[in-house]
Amino acid sequence: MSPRRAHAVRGRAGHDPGAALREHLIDTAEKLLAERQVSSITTRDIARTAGVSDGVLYNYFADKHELVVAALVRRYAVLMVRFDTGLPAPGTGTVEENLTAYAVASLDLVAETLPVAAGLMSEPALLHRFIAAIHQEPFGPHRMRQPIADYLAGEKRLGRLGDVDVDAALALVMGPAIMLGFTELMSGTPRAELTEEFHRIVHTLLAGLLPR
Amino acid sequence: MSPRRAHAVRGRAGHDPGAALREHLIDTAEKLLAERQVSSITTRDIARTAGVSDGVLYNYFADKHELVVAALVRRYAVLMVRFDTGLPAPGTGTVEENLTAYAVASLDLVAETLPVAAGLMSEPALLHRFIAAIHQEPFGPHRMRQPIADYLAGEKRLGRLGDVDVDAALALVMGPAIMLGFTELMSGTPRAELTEEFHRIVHTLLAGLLPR
Amino acid sequence: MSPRRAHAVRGRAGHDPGAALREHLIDTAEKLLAERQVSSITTRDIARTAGVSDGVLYNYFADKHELVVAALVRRYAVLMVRFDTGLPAPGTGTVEENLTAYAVASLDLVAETLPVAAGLMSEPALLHRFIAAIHQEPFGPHRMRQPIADYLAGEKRLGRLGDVDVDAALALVMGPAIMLGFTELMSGTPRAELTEEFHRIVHTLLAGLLPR
Amino acid sequence: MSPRRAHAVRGRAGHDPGAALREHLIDTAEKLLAERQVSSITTRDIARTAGVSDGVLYNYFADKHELVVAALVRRYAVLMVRFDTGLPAPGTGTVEENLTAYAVASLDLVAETLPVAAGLMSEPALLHRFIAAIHQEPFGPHRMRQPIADYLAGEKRLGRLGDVDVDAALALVMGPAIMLGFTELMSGTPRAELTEEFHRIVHTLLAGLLPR
DNA sequence: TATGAATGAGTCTTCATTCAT
DNA sequence: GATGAATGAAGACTCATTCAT
Repeated sequence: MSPRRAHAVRGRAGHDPGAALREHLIDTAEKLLAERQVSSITTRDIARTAGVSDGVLYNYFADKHELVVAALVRRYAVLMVRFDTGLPAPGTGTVEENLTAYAVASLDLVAETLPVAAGLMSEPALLHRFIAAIHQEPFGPHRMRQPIADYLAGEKRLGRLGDVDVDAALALVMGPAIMLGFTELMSGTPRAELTEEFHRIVHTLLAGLLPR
Repeated sequence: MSPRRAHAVRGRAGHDPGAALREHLIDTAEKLLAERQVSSITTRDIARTAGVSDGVLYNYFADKHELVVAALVRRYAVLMVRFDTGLPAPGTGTVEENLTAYAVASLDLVAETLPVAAGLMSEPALLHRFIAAIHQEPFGPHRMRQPIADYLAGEKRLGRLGDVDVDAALALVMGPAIMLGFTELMSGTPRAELTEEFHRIVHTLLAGLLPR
Repeated sequence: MSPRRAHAVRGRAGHDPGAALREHLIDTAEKLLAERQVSSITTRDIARTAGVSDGVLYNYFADKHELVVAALVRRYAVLMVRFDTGLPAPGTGTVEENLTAYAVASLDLVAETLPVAAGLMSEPALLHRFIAAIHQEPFGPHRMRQPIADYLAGEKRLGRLGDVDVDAALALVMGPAIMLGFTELMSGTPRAELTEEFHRIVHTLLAGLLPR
Repeated sequence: MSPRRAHAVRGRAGHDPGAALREHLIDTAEKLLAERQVSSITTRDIARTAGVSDGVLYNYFADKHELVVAALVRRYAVLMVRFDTGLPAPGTGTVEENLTAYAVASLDLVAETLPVAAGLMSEPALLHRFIAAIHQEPFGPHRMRQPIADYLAGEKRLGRLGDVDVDAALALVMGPAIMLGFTELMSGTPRAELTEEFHRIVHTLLAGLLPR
């Protein structure tokens, strides 16, 4: 009655057997994405790694890009959830510690996001499809900004921050994280050292550059 | 009887005729690099644009990567020179205007650098070679940091800035520039709007986030 | 100085060595066209048969279709020249013998043209390109009609034919040839038998169907 | 308990339930054949259009060709029936009008048959199977000739035609129809224009080409 | 040394056919 | 018998690299 299932997903749990391989393919692509550059991943790689035949992917996706974008979106979603998990709320601890935590979380995110984002830029067609896909989902690029913006606004309301421009402050917290993410990526600076640096950056930001 | 010179470099001055073609190839690759993604540039594109034959490049470079890296290095050097040309010296104008100028210059640099850097990241082999090459030359990545660091140290000495951690301050100036450079690239925000934003960012940075 | 030549065309005469392989490829494609259906010919077949590598064809033709069209055009040109070679002139021999000769020549042409034309119809894209190509060359589809039309007009002027509608008469000579060409193709009727049939057809046509 | 029937043929009358699906598949293939080139029709197209699963066809046919040939035969049969419906009988109207009617009917037939025939020629294996199949059925290619031959013989008996060779006359009526069918197909000449041409052709044929 | 044609591995994609359910 | 997902052998085309001239 039902058609056979691919070897690779035999015994895999799931009420919707039809979608099992689809998921398996996305999982596989996502895994490869974590290991190497988008542009270096071939449909054959995905099939081989997934343990299925070359052609199956076209049973679930219109073309290679569609599969890759699905994997990209999933990866992005996972990272987003991880990003704002465990971030401190306004009014707790000290502002300095908290902002450092936000910056470190941003760095983590950037470190994992950047290689993929970079790879994406080399493939305009893929990039456009990804952006379109991500705007449909409930997480656009502001998904990443919102938690920090909310935190900053909260502390401002509580009086633990001055009457600052929240957008500007946000750029001052995330900007350095992106910059150091780049540094880490290109030169291999160890993470611990970077975290240390964030303390000094946040400290400097809070006090401002002007002489007292 | 000296060996034949390629059409494209006939009449080109230079004591070492062989090197003339080498330079010409690098120039050409650099030009193409400014126009499109690294990954989309073929050896044939370079040869055709340079007006030489497909095969010559292998007389001067071990492979395509070596030529591309040479072009990348040159491009990087040019951008670096442009970057610190016309930047304000410590003690002139106002600190706020000056830092905004530094941030805008960083943005310009980032805007031109990022696409190439992104393309580079898609090709790990290329990236590694580029990093190795750039560390040999007199300009490492600190080539970009030095002018800002110098400016900040200068103003500090003059007392127009507080007793700040220069490295941290530097990250707070360049970080947002990199971040907005990304934004511009991915979403196409107009430059004017971004410049305006820098004013608010620098203003916020100077005053600090803490309540007075 | 000159680049190497493909193994397959070594020692082949020709002042323009660059075009040698191009010609060789067209020749090969033409040969294959004579043996089997257009649609069954792959780029690999052509390369293998030509004794060259898979990719060369793209050094001379934009794509597979361009090569196939070139072969088609050449084949068509050859057949056209053969067609009107040795056809009788108005006023010579008898009209009946002459028209039979024209009809037989048409049959020959049709027999060699039809399979290709049929194959072409299955590939609209190819067909359009072929038609476009053939209209540029000095032989459109009327290349085939003109000799017969001229002959008919000539005999009419000489008074050996009545005051007939030349276009209609032309259809009455070529139409049966096409029809019998079809028959031959689909059922394998021997040529000799068909030739015999033409005599009866032409005789009938000259006399007309009406009772005297 | 009888085996399950495909969704698409539920409720379809028929004593042999198994054969119902077989018929349904042939019908579907026939419909697709009327719409596009044989070579462009995939087994999936047929299955989807038929509303059944991809694999069933192999329960009723050895392979795709067998199904297609069955559809081809059926289509051929339908066209044959339509062809000799409404054709004038000997002795009615005028011979000229009648022969024009026969020629126009032939043209219609050719116009619908030719694309399929052409497609068939591109696939020799298919063609051979089709010819074999059609010779088994009560309609060989003479199915198409018979009505015209009968008409001509009838008029001849009535004295409205001379003592002509019926086979030859037949070729002179059908030949031009085939030729113009080709023309229509390849160059898109409007049907009306062609019909007009048939009048002239038949007129010329009746009178003969010789001077009176 | 310069030329540029030749090479051929590798890319994405299609589709007839099989077969576990 | 019916299902439809899985299979895998093609197919057209690209491009870094080689090498006879």
